[in-house]
Amino acid sequence: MPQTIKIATWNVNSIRIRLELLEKLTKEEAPDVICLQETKAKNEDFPENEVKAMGYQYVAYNGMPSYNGVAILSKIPLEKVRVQNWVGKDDCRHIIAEVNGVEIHSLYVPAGGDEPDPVINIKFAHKLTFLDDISEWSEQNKEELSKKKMVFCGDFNIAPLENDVWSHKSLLKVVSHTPVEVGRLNRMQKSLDWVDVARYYNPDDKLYTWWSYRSPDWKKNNRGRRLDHVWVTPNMKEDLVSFKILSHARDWDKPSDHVPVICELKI
DNA sequence: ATGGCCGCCCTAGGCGGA
Repeated sequence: MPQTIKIATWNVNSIRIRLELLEKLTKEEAPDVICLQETKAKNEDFPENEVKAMGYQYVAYNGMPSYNGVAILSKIPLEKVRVQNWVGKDDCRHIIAEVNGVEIHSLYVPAGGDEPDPVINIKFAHKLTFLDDISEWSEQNKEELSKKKMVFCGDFNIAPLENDVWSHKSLLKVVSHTPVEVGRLNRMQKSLDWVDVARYYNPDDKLYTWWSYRSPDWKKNNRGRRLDHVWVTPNMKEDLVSFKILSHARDWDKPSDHVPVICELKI
């Protein structure tokens, strides 16, 4: 009999500095599984004991000094843990594990720098090729992959829809919302017919998961973007139970600039 | 129109974030 489990995904912007808030999340929401991005800690510095003390006995992580880093924390056994690299870079952006036979992905897509031009900005070029790499792999292995149940979540660093940003017009040339990136994200989504869970439940409202640190009052201006996503394979549509964005976490003391996103599903 | 703030690392200014 399938059980309803709660999965959270959160770009913590440093696991070590955010430990207290991670604990707050675990007490408020008690997720069964937590996907983290931007842990910013090499593996020997990952606070494994602290995380286990919060009730997450099963922990998978892959980090490097200073940048990137992903993890999956779980109360349910993690199986078949593996690290995935894209565009030939070993840069700690993707970790995968199975929970009750469902494949859970924690993904951190490159931010892409300032200039939305792959010719003059190598970081933007990296972002595009990173997404293309995933799409090509998915397209080539679609038949095999379509048999699996998968949850694909993390900081995709792209707000694809007009109602995923505070101003579509103002952000058309700003990295995270440019048509060229959105095209790449759409290709990736189409490659396995991923269901965008946030929009499955709420197609119309403005939804954000990130607010800049630079805004003096994030709530007043509310200039957010929906950069963090939970996608599920179409064979999991009937398994979906709920979805929410923990916006109030942006008001926590010493917050991440991203807030946790939470999805319940039957697995 | 611009810059605003964070966190990291060979502890300090530069890099990356988005």
